[in-house]
Amino acid sequence: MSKEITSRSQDYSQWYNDLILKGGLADYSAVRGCMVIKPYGYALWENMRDVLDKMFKDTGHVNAYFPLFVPKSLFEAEEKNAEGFAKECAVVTHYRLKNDPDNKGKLMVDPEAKLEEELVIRPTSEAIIWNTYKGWIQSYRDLPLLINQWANVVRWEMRTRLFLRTAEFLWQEGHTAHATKDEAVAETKQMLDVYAEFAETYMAMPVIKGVKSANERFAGAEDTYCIEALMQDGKALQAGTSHFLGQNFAKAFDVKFSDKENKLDYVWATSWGVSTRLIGALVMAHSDDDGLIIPPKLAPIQVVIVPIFKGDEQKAMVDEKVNVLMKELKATGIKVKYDDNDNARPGWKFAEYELKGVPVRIAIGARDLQNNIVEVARRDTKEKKNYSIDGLSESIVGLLDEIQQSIYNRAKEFRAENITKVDSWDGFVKVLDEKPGFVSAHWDGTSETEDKIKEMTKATIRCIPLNNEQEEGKCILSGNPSKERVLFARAY
RNA sequence: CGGGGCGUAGCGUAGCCCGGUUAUCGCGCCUGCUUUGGGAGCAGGAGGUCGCAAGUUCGAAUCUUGCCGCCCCGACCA
Repeated sequence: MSKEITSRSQDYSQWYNDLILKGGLADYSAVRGCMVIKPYGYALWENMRDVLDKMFKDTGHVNAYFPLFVPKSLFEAEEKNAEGFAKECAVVTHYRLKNDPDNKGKLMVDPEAKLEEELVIRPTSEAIIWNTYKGWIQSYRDLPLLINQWANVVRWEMRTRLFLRTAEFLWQEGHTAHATKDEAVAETKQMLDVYAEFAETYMAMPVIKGVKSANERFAGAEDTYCIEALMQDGKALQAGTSHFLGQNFAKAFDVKFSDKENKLDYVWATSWGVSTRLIGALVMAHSDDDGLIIPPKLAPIQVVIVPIFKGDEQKAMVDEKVNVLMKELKATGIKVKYDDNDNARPGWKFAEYELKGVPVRIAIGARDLQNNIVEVARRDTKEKKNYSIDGLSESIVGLLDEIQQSIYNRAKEFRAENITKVDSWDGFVKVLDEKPGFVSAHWDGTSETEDKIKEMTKATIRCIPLNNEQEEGKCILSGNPSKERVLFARAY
């Protein structure tokens, strides 16, 4: 957290973009608003995906895949959902190009190849999935239906930001169908817990579980649950959502089932998702001015070994020892890379792996071999220590755990320092302007008040925390009675 | 779509206000030697539609007009 907190968000944008570009996670692309995820960034995503996928399967879910295209008539079936996403849909209208007779060597859209019905490129898949579920669900014996898909979606946002908001992004979306409301609500909350555990245990990023106000609710949902994280510039970031959809989609797509008493009823639904936005969250939660800091549990490279040598003879000696160490480290499951690339000098490599956020760096040279030690540098604190070569792998396993814990604690302390209770309008405005983070305040529960607050301060209600302490109070804006505090913040 | 900034070699830039030889500098790249414990040194070398188009001018990177693109801020949003 060496980056000084500043109200000038432009500095932060620059900082953030540099971290991603120099860290080798992603690149700008030829398509406006889209990005290229580079191999290192994709490896990070794969690690996240693998962990999440296992968590989904452990909770009884299976993967499937549904089409990218949604016929417009299906898309518009659930009105609120359609309305909510209409402004940001990419639409396919034609299926063929042809040579442009007036412009040699150029192609044009063939007007004869106009689709009878436009295809919406999914901004989310509820429509196509529920249209499919209709054919899969007849009886209570078909329930619950617990399906997840890993996919790309397109939301044609006006302004984009690497990882945090791109026109196309990768995500997973779970879509479940249940016989009872209680079961669906339980599923919604269960998946929220899965996300929270992933964020805290793997991303080392503390999150607040809560429920969204009506204004911030997913279009078409009865309730939207979320995990909210705090970034180092003091802005909040929604890191994952889990929606209780009620019977809205079942009704829109006519998905009914017979229960044990042979009564016909609409099924109850949930949907939940996290995206490559999590990578943006990771970057903004932990990095410093020297580059990324990737938590060991998700790092594509957990340990990098840099050899230091003069001449082939020394190189051979170092190689020999490193080969042994590599075997030991790999045997404990550590993802280790030996960078003996001759083209880059050690100092270059040190800086490079710091930019990439590799948690632990080991430097080993002839001098160390004589003393039976290596130099171990940890990325999070930049602390360097000599470790004995004997039992090195055990030491490193311990160190990786310590780093994981340490960056989590650091982020948690930062958050604790930046949740401020406020009981007056003046105080609210002052804290928002002068102090980063969440503001905990009373709210009268109305959308009107929330809208006014947003208009005046740009702050929104991030969530109403689950298991919130009940406390009598007065709304900071309207003065009307309130039973609990909610969390406000400016957000990404 | 509004406001601001920018576009000169692979990257980052100077020059532009006040037009004038062969377009500046750094990084990177190539060759050679020396180096290697925190982004190496020396020597030599290659690399340019100055975003695009039109205009003004004897002459345009520089002035004028139009267009395109990118970044940042706002509206939108995960």
